[in-house]
Order: sequence, then C-alpha cells, then structure tokens
Amino acid sequence: MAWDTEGTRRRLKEAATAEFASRGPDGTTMARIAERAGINKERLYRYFGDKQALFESVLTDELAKLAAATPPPGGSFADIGEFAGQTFDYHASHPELARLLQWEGLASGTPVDQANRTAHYQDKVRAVAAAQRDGVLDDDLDPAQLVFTLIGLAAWWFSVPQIAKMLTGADAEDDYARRRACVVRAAQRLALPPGRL
Amino acid sequence: MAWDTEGTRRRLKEAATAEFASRGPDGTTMARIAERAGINKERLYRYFGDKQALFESVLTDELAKLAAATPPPGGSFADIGEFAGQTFDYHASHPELARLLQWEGLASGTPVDQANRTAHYQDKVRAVAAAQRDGVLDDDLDPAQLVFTLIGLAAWWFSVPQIAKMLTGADAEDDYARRRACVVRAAQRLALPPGRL
DNA sequence: CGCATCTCCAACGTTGGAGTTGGTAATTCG
DNA sequence: CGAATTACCAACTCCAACGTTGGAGATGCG
Repeated sequence: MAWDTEGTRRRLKEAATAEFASRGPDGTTMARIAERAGINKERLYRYFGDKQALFESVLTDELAKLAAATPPPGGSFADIGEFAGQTFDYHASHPELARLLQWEGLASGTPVDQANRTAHYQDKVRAVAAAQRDGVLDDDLDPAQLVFTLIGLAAWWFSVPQIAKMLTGADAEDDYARRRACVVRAAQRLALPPGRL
Repeated sequence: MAWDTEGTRRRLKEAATAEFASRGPDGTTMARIAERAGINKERLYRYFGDKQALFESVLTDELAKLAAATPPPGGSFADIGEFAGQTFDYHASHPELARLLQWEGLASGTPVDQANRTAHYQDKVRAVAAAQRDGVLDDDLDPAQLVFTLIGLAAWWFSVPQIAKMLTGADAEDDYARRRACVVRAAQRLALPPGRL
C-alpha cells in the first residue's frame, strides 16, 4: 500500500482541532488525539513537534479559515442589526474556533496575529465613524466602543453559555432563532438613530 | 502562638482564586497555590477536599460576593443604566470573576451552584418583567434576554480585554470612566422606552 | 538484488503533579 | 500536670501524560 502522509497529517490535525476545542490545551492529551485519529502518537511529534507547536498550528489554520470566510468591509451599515446577526451566525456555525480563541485569550501572553487583527478592527471603526457622520448611525456612542459592544452583543452568548442557559432556560440549539433576533434588535437599538428604529 | 485557622483558610482561598483565575483549573497546581499562600499543601486537602472541590468553592465564593454586592431586586429600574454601571464597577474591582466564569463556561460539565444561581437570575428576570409591565422599561426585548444582555454589556469589557484594547487603543485603567459611561448609556438605550431616553 | 530512506508503531524513560501519611508542636480540657 | 484533640508540615506513593527510541515493514534507486 502506498503511503498517505497527507491524509495522516490531515486526520491528526482534525483530531487535534476537535480535542483542543473541546478540552483546551491543558486538558488535551497527545495520546487522546492520536487515538481519536487512529494514528500512533509518535506521528504527532514527527509531524508537528510538541504539544504547544501543535496547538499553534491548529489555531493558525482556523484563523486562516476565518480570514478566508470573512467578507471584506465596505458594506452599508444601514442594517446594523444584520451585521450583529451575521457575527452571531458565524460564532454559531464555528463553535471550535470560538472556543479555541477563548482558550488562547485566557492563556497569558500576547494575542496571535495582533497587528493584523488590530488593523481589521480599526477598519470597522472607521466605517462606523463614517456612517455616524452620514447620519446612518446614531453618534451617541463612541465608534470604537460601539463596535466593541456590537461584537460583544453577539459573542457573549457563546462566551458564557452556562449563564445563557440559566437565564433563558433553553439550550443554544433550541433557542437559536430567538437569540439571534434579540441580538439583531439590540444592535439596532444601540446603533440606529431613534427615528430609524 | 494561637492557631489562626480562619486566616489560613482565607489565605489559601485567596491564593487559589488568584491562581485559578490566572491559569485556569487545569493549569493550576495545588503545590503552587500552597506555595503562594505560604501554607503546606496538605492544608488544602484537609480544608477544601480535592482540586475540583476547591475550584467550586472559589467560584461559589466569588459568585456570592457578586450577588451580595449587586443591589437586591425590587429597587426601581428607572435608573437601569446605573444597574449596568454597578455591574461594570464590580467587575472592574474583581477582575478574577470574569475569567473564572469563562473557564467555567469552557469546561464541560454542569455549572457550579447551578440551583442558587438560576434562582438568583430568575429573580432579576421577574423584576425586569414587572418593570416592563409597568412601562418603566421597554418590553421590546424578552426579559431574560435583556438581563443576559445587560450583564454582557458590563462584563464583556473584562472578558476580552485584549480586543477592547485593540479597538479603543487604550488600557483599561486609562479608559475606565469612558467605558463605564458607554455601558450606562448602552443599557439605557437597550432597556428604556424611547420616550425616557 | 542491495542499500538507503521513509512510514509507522509498541514499548519505554522521565517528570510533574495529585493526593496521603506519619510524626511534631500547639492547644484544650479534666 | 497529663491525655486528647487539633493545626501543621516534610516526605512519600502513585499515576498520568509528555516525549523518545529501537526496530519492523514499505518504497525507491542504482
């Protein structure tokens, strides 16, 4: 049988992504990853180095997917609610990434790819500021703070799901549509001029 | 020298709180906690049981402190902005709490002290629902979702401080007053009837 | 074929950390 | 005082998981 080294790599990385997302860097064992992939543990070390390097490799891959999937800015902000709704959708459909980023954020140290992410956020802030000048958005709130709050509006549900469940009494899947509607509505109330509500 | 068992307990718990908040349950070692407190490791096990029990004890304490510091329901919600502002203040002076809650959210398993917390949240939801019926608060949003979102408005800044910094370009301390004002204003826009803004 | 190189793995060495134990000093009570 | 109880700790056991190794099969090349 011919070797399938790329397939082996891929299966190992998929298993690693799932395990890291589920249990975090400290809670994940290399043996479990290998077992989940059906590959011997030694392959992990040969292909990816040690555990830390494997985690960074997984995170880098997921960030690349995010960058590829993120639509470029420039859209209108008239329907600011949909912006928040799409952020909500993205988190809902990429639970592994959200959890990986949370774990990465909780670990002390500088965020990965800080420069690019800062630039990306600043783009959004500038676009919001322009929309405020045009009267499309209310200028009640500082643009940077508004962007930050809008992201939080959507991401908060995934950041502390246990609190969401205690408050609403519903699971994330059952409550998806209602939660999304709430995010959209809240974003509109925060950002739109009173007249456009 | 007389025994100071309460002092020992307290020092151990303070050390455990700091370590857990900083490194998470898996990243924290019992030996480090003991060393930080200047107390022998065995005291941890005698007083608190195993690591899991210690973590739950720490989190329960922090939640109790938060509940005690949050104004009891029944007060008027006309100044809903101040409710959010006080939540913000609390997190600002207890930065460990947000991180502990995030780690709890990432860990699989049932939340700590679920019954009490659920009851506490339901109290808040009922109070908000009543205020909505009275017209003090807008009934645009579901009361449970509104409470969840208001908590998020305040806590989000402390959940992802690195994103806050990337967006605002300022450190938490320098930006405290502006951030608090933003939280208060956002809470008002979310919860108050348009006429009362 | 003979040799080098690559893929793969079972079994191993080692370490770090959870949880325990046996013993000592302080305190209380009769 | 003396016995019982409690607070305390150094040193220990044990295990889980990281990372390695030596060797066995598969492939390629001259």
